[in-house]
Amino acid sequence: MAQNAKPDKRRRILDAAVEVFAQNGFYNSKVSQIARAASVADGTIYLYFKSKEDILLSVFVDSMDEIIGRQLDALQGVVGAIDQLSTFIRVHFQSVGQSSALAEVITVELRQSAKFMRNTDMSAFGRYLAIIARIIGDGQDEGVFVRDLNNRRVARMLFGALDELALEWAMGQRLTSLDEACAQTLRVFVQGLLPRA
Amino acid sequence: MAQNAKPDKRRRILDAAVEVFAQNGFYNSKVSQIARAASVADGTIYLYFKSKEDILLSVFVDSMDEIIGRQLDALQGVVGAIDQLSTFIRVHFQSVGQSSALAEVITVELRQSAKFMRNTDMSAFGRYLAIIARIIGDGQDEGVFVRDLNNRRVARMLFGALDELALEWAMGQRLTSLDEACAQTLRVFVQGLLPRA
Amino acid sequence: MAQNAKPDKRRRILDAAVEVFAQNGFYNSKVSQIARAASVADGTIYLYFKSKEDILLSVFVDSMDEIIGRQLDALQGVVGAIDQLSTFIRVHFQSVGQSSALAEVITVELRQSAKFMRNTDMSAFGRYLAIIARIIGDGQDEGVFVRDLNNRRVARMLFGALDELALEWAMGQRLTSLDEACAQTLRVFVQGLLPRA
Amino acid sequence: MAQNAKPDKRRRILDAAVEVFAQNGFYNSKVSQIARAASVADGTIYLYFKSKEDILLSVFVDSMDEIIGRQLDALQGVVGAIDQLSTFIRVHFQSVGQSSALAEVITVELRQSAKFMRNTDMSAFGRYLAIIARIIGDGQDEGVFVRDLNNRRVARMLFGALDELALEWAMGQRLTSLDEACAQTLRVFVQGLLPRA
DNA sequence: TATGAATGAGGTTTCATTCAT
DNA sequence: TATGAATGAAACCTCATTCAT
Repeated sequence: MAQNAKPDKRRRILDAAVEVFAQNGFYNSKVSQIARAASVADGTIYLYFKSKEDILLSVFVDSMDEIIGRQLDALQGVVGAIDQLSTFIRVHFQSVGQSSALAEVITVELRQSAKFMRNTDMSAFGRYLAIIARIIGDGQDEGVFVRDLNNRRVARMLFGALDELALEWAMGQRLTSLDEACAQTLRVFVQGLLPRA
Repeated sequence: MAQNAKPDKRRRILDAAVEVFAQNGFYNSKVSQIARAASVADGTIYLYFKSKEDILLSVFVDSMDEIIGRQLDALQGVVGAIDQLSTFIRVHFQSVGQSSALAEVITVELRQSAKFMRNTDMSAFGRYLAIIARIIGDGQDEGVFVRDLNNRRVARMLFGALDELALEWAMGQRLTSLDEACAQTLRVFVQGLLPRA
Repeated sequence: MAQNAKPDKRRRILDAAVEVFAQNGFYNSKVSQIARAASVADGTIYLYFKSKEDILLSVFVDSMDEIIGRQLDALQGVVGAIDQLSTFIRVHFQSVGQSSALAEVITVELRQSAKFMRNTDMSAFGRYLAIIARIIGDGQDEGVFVRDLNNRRVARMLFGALDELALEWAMGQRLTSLDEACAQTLRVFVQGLLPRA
Repeated sequence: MAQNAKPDKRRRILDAAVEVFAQNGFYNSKVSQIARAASVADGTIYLYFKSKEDILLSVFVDSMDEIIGRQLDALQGVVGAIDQLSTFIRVHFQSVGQSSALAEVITVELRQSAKFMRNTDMSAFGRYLAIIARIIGDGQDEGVFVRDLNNRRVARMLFGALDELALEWAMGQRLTSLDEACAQTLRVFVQGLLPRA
C-alpha cells in the first residue's frame, strides 16, 4: 500500500526501528540490530531506505502524518475552541499512549535530530504546531480566549508541556496516568487562556 | 585534583565543548574538534575528563548547578508564590539568553542523553524540577493556587513549556523576544493555576 | 546451450558491458548497470554468464576472436612480409576505430585483468601476438628483415606501440587521426626492421 | 624528509602498497593487507593518505618523479639525439629492473586508473612523455631524424613499446633479459627514425 | 602536565549472486 | 527463459582513547 512489492516489509522495518531507537537512541542503534528485529537481511533495509538517517526521518514523517490525520479526524465536527483544545490534548495523549517506544523516539530523537533535519522535512512538525495555533487563534476570534497572547507562541508552549509529560510517561517515571495528565493540562491551559473575570 | 589545579583549562574545554556540541550535536562532535576549539591537545582532554560522555555530563552538571544557584539566589527574599514563579521564569529565560549555544545543548542534548544518563547524575535536573514543584506547592498551601493539581506534574508541564520556547529561541526562529516569552508564560501559568473566580 | 538459444540477448549484454566497462572500468561497473543498459533483468545476466568476470573474459575472447578473424582474412593472399605488416597494422587500427569503447576496454582492462586471467584463457591474446611474430619471422626468413632481432620480442614491441596509440585515441586525446597513426607506425617499424643499407 | 614526524612511515606504507598492489591489483588489495605489510595499524594509513586511491596516486607520483629525476640526471651532458635516446631507453629499463613489483603497478594499474585520475595528477606521466618527445624533436632539428613524423606520436609509440616489454618482464614471462630488450628497442627505433639512405 | 602520533575495534553501506515465482 | 527482491559477506574508514616522550 505504502511503497511497492511487499508493503509490509517497509512497515516491519519501521516498527523494528522504533523499538531499537527507543531502546538505544539513534546513534547507539546499529542497522544490523534493526535488521534482526525486523527479520530481514541487513542489505534489505537499503532497498526501502536510503540510509540509517532516512529510517529515522521516515519514522517521524510517518508518525506525524498519522497523528495529524487522527487530530484532523477527531476535530471534525467539534465546535468551540475550548472543546477543540480538549479534543486535541486528549488525542495527543491517546496517540502517545499507544506506544511508549514511539513516544520516546518522537520526543527524544526529534529534538536531537531537528538540527540535521532542518534541511529536510520538518514541515510535518510545523503542521502539527499550526493546528494548535489555529485552535487558539479561533478561540481568540470567538472572544473565548484573550487576545493579548501570541497564538503561535502559546501553541509552542502547550506543545512543550504535552511533550514533556509524554516524555516523563515514556521514560517510565509515570506520576499517575495519562488521563490525569490530560485533564490537568487542559485545566491549566484553558483557564490560562480565558479572559480574567 | 584536576578540579582546580589549572581551573581555567578545564573551563576552556567545557566552554569549547558547549560550542561544538551546540553546532554539531553530541554524536557528531569529535573530541579533536573540542580540543582544537579549546586550544589544547587531544590527549589533554583526558587529563580533565574521563571520556567524551563525561564532558557532556560535566556541561550539564556545571550548567544546572549554576542556574540552580542563580534561581536560589534570586528567590531569596521573594515572598508569595506568584512572585516566586515570576522570578523563576524570568531567571530561566535570562540564563538561557546568555548563551544560545548552552541553551541548545541543555535543551537538545539533555533529552537525547537522559537515556544513558539515567544511571549517572540526573539529580541536578531533578533538583531544578523540585524548585518549581516547591513554589507551586507553597502556593497551594497558601491558598493562592488550586489544590486539585499535582504540583510535580505542573512543574514538569511548566518546564516543558519553558524548554520548548528556549529551544525555539536557540534554534533561531525567534518569534519575538525572550522578554515577551517570559511575560506570556507567566500570564498563562499563573492564571491557569488560580482558583476559579 | 545459452550460446545460441537467443543469440541476440547474449550479444546485447556483451555490447552493453563494453559500454559500461569503458565508461567506468571493470571494478566500478555494477552488474545492474549492465543489465539496465542491456534492458534485461539482473538475474538474466547469470543465465548467459557465470559471473561478472566471465562477462569481461567473454568480451575479450569475443573481440580477440573477431579481430583475429579479420586479420587472417585480410592477410590471406597478401604476399611479402612488408605488405603483410602493413595490412596487419591497418586492420588493427580499423578495428579499434570502429568502437572507441571496445578499444578502451581491450586496452585498459586487459592489462588490469591479465593478472587474474593468467589462469584462464589468455590464449587469444597469445594468438594475436603470434600472428605478428609470424609475419616478422617470415620476413626474416625471406631476408627482408634483419635476423638479429628476436621476432617475438619485436612483436610485443609493436603491439605495445599500437596499443598505446589506440589508448590515446580512445581516451579522446587524439593527436590527429588513426590514419596517420597507422602510416607512421608502419614507417617506423618497417624501416626499423630493414637491414642497414 | 618527505612529510613530517616519522618520514619513514609514509615510505614504509608506500613500499608495502607497491608489493600488495602488484600481487593483487588495486581493487583486490585490502587496506588492511597494506597495513599489515607495513607493520602499522589500519588507521595509521589514514594519517598519511586520504584514501586508498590516494595511496595509489602517491605511488605513481613518487615513482614518476623519481624516474624522471633519474632520466634528467642521466641525460645531463649527453649530446646528440641518438645517444640521448639510447640513454633514455637504458635508464627506463634499469629503473624497471630494480623492482618488478613497481614495474607491474606502474604498468598495469596506471592504465586502469588513468580514467579516474584524469582529474588528478596525470601531469607526471605527461612530463615523462615530454622528455621523449623533446629528444626526438631535437633529433629532427639536428637533421638526424626524419622530419615527417610527429614527435609526440612517436614518443607515445616508443613508450608503448617500452611499457609492453616491461610488462612482459614484470609478469615473469621473460623472453631473455632486459639488456637485450634494451638493445633491440634502441635498434628498431633509432633506425626507424633515420632518414632513408 | 602536556602532547599528538598511533592504535584498532567496529559500523554503515555496497553489490555480486541466488532463487522463488 | 526471465524476473528482481532478497541476501549477507566483506571492506573502507572514523575516531575515542592511549602512551611514549
